[in-house]
Amino acid sequence: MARNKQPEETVNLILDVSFRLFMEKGYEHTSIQDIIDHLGGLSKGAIYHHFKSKEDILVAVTDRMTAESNQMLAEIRDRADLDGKEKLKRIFKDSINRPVQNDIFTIAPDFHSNSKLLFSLLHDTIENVAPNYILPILRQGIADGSIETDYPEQLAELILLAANVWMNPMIFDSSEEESFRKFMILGQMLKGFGLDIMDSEMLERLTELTAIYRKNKG
Amino acid sequence: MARNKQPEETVNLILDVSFRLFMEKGYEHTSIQDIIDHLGGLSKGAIYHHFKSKEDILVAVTDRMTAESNQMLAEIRDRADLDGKEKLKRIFKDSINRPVQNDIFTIAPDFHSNSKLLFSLLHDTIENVAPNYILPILRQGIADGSIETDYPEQLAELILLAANVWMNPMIFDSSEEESFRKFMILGQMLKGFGLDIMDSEMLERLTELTAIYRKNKG
DNA sequence: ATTTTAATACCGTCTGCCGGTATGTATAAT
DNA sequence: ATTATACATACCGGCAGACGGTATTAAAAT
Repeated sequence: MARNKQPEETVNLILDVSFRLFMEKGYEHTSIQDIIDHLGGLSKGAIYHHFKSKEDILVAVTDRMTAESNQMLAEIRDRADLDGKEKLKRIFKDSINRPVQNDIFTIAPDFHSNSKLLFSLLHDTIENVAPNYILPILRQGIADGSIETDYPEQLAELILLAANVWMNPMIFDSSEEESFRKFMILGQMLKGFGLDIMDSEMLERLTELTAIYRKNKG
Repeated sequence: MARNKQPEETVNLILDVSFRLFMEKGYEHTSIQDIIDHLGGLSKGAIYHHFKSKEDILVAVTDRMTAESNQMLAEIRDRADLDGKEKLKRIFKDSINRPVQNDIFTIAPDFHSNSKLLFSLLHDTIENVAPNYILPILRQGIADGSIETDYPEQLAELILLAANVWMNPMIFDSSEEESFRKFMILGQMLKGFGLDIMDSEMLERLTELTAIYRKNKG
């Protein structure tokens, strides 16, 4: 294939194709050759020019996946017009309403054959999202009196684990009914920490999402 | 190697060796040849006679890992002398005190290079342990009045996720201090669900375990 | 008790694929 | 014109698994 004046386009093409294949077949079951075959003429040399290993592609793919979400988190975190508790509530609402969620759900990725991708996301949640986005908000909440806890670092982790991992229908299958119940338990848990931030609007959107995902899977 | 009259011994040998190697080097970085080299004369044919794939060995290994733990859970679940809340407390205590824990920690398995094993355990926790062991206890607790919740299935999952996964230093690195704080948050969460079952004895043992694990990790 | 039959335990080689590398070549940038 | 970059191509060692074969045991038949 002819050399591209904007090599970024080639990088993006590789990432697009890889993302799709990783989602459809799982990282481990996607070979470099598979990726090449969907690249429209590009060769192995192109891939290994832009990425140093297959794992490196995975990292880039997950980074791109989380980038948009992190952007949203940063914006809310840095707002000056909300107290800690309100920010948390906003985050829950926005996470659920992000349109990209629909796109991902449409692909209906199979995390069960994708342990590496899952683990990579899990790790990012604990090592990056919790300390850099949720923790500052909890700290603010402690300072402004809207949140009360002695161990905000750990609370941040636990909340994310429950909300982002446990409630994620891509990771753990859930019927609408089960999603609803998880939501109730999560709400109860948050209330136990003084965080009364769930409302019925969120619940509605959540069950809707679960339905979409299940339809696409079926 | 000579044919074994008790083929079970051969199977166990393969599982012993595989378990050790999976823990030391990770599943993905352990080759069939590695396993053969530690089998003391047995060959590739032997392995593929008893197991249909490398993944099949992994499943058998994890089954054996969880079998002992499940045995303990079943015994406590079926006791007639404890109410629901007391059973839960017993489970926490015993999980932490199981001597096998020390052994596993001594090997210091690296789950970071072992996403497949981790995911397999995660799945087992939600699909097997939660519904078959914790749920019946919660139900009993609801019946005898020692536990109160409308959604015991989901509560079982959430408790296990927090206690077995999040608190597991093999999965998420924790300093002694962090372990302590996780323990406090977990205790607070359980209290929020009316489950006041943590005590200082458990905390001591937990920090001890974390120290052992960290020492072995170097 | 001996032979026959069949099932099982195990051996060792071979194959195709896979991730990764080395090297070559054409084109864009300077 | 020179250099740096974007690719292409040929190749490598290692890998999981398949497979044909052999030796041992157990069961059935004689």
